Amino acid sequence: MVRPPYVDSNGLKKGAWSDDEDNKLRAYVQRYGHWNWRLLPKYGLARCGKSCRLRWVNYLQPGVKRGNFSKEEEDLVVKLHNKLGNKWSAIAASLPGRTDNEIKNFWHTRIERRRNANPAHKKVKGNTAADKPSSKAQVLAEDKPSAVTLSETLTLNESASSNSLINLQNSTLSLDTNSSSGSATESQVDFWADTFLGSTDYSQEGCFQPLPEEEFLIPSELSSSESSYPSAFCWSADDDLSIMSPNFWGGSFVSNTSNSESDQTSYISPQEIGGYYDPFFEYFHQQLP
DNA sequence: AATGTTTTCAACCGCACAGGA
DNA sequence: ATCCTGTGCGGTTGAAAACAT
Repeated sequence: MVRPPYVDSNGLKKGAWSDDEDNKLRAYVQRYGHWNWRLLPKYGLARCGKSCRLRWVNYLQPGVKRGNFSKEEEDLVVKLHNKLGNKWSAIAASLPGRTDNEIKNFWHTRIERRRNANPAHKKVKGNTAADKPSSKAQVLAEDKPSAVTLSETLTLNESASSNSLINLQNSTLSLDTNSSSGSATESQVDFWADTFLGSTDYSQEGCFQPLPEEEFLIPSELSSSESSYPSAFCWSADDDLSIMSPNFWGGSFVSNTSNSESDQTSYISPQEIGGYYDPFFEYFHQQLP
């Protein structure tokens, strides 16, 4: 159900992603984090940064849920949409594992369709969040979601509404942890903030398995300034320890990085790789099929 | 079985915003 | 203050899958 792959006028590939591209993207993100999508083309992945980000966020990211929405999730989407309007990313923040794109699709293909099919729940023009102005300028001008009664939307699913699992409190929504069908801890997880750190659970089926940490060791001969390693990078034992830290590769390069070749204390970062030897880059290519 | 129609959802596009130069 | 670049968001598209005739 996706566009067939093609190459645009800039030589960037578009359309459906291949397994090889997915592997490259996974490897890149796990190696360097996701702080600069535009560097991907340097890694043999001829995709624009936006495309890479979208693919990662909506599909490859560990923990992304796929499949049908549960009753609880559906109710939560409805409630949040009533409250927030088409703020899909904000809605997604309250549904662990669901992406804004998926929720948006879910809303348009299921909820709206069901409403339209059932005259009893037909929208009153201008009275639902879905009828809100689409442009951000208009949204800002009005600055509040239009109201819709709870009963109007919840009667979409009588059983769900009578056994509501949703708590609304100060804009923070969560699934009722006493629910027999809901997950007790799921709602407590800050999915989007917890995604790329060392604590990420990669054990789920289908998730990319990180390579063993020992594979990431800088070869000792490259730690010497006499080696072919660029003299700008004078690796120390501390550097090796830092780079082996569980959070390093999964985290960002906000600190301890520099664009400056003369910065003797800089770690390797994707910014600095162009034209230089990058053992990780070499390893990365060796591992790919 | 063949054909037409509808549904689904991954991916694209344009815009707005933030931050740095 | 202005421009540039990168990122994130929401709306839309379009082809495959599912369903109906």
